[in-house]
Amino acid sequence: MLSAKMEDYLKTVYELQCKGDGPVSTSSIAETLDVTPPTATSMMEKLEERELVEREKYKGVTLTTEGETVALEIIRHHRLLETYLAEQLGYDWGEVHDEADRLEHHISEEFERRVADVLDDPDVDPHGDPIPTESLDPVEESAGETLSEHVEGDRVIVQRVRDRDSEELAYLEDHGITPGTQLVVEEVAPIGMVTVRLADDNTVSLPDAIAGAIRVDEATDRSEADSAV
Amino acid sequence: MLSAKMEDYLKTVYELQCKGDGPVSTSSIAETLDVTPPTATSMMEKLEERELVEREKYKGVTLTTEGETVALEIIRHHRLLETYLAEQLGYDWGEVHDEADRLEHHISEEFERRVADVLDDPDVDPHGDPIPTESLDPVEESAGETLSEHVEGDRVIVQRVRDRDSEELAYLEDHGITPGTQLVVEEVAPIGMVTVRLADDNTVSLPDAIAGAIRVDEATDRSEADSAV
DNA sequence: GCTGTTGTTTAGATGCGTCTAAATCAAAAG
DNA sequence: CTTTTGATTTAGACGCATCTAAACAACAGC
Repeated sequence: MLSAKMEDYLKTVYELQCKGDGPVSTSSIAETLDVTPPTATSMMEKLEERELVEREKYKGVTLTTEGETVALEIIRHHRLLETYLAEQLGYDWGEVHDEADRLEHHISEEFERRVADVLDDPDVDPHGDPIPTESLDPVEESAGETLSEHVEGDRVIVQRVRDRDSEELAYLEDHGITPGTQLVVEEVAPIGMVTVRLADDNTVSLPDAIAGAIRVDEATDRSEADSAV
Repeated sequence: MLSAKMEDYLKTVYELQCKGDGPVSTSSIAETLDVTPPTATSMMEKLEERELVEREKYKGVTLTTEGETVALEIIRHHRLLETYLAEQLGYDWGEVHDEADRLEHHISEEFERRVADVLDDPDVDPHGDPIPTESLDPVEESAGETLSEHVEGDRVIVQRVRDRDSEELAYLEDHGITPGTQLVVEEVAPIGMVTVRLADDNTVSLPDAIAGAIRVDEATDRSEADSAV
């Protein structure tokens, strides 16, 4: 049996692996999970013994197929839970993450199945992140470009908001920026800030750190439909 | 912060304390939680340090007020979860216990509140066990007599079924015995078995171990109403 | 091609929850 | 009142997840 901690490490390796390319460094894992590097090293040794990661000393780790499956299982739990909490229990957008982060390790297959049933097998969670299917096929995590890569005048639709901070998410929601929102890039300021205009003509300014967490697709020229909030 | 294990021990002490009277023995705790007696002893020492139990060496432990509050909090979580799983996620009667036993340690106050809201603050869980209120006032756990204390001809209404085994519970549900069911005691056999007759005139025989887990109230003479299943 | 910096791993310690084996207490039986 | 029996506690160990301090590898700069 796998401990909740092991699951956490596997999930983290998966996420870091999706972001960068090549093996995942000890320090990035340690930083993400808020532990010291030696702690991460020793956990990676354990996961290597169980053949959930491959490790090259002083280089980093990569998930094995089996390790990836475990990670996807946890991510499926996480995203299903987030969706359930938001849709069925009235949680706000920003509140779902922490609750899901704890519960994801403790629900049964039965629970997973029933939640997926009630939600009618959703494809994405409230942040717009794709939910792995029951068969746990790899999911492509990095579709689209981030908002901060765009230039003035670009017309885009928010796809995903990859942020965990619940205050920041609450702010975005308050200002009408959620998956599905249509935006026009108004200004890209040289001080590390992007200003966007919404369908209701209000503008919102976002520091690069936030804009970089917002993934968007280019909007089709016509600005009809699909700007639901 | 209290670990999930500590919460489990406190819940167990509470439940054993409700059953018997006087201090709770080390061995009864160990047996309930399926650990060895030394393990239970050492945990009781830790809980004593935290002033959650009072301990008299070689005698046993009693919950302090604070310990009881923690236990009631966990029991509230457990029974709310059981109710939620049954009512909102379509779990069968017998399936809810194990799931709730894991989740009870990992839900937030927020989650508890929202679940209670959705369920409209229920008084009892699917087994008929009372759910502690949000203010965690002690709850009287042992109302009514057990079915096995009754004699032939007694007319009773099932109040609570204090059993954890999911197969046994499924059997009872199949045969129409759930909280609220009205029964007539048909026969009390000297081999440790009780036979009861249901509203639909079917009879069911139950060994004493099961009958002793079924708590009942005497039915009012008229056999109308209240026999809903 | 050495050297110094940066990041990684080893070594050794801690607290938790658990175990087995041995010692000790308490209460029942003689 | 002593002895026996059964439960309880002490002693000592282990695996997990974590830490700090120290040793070590890799690579970039000179």
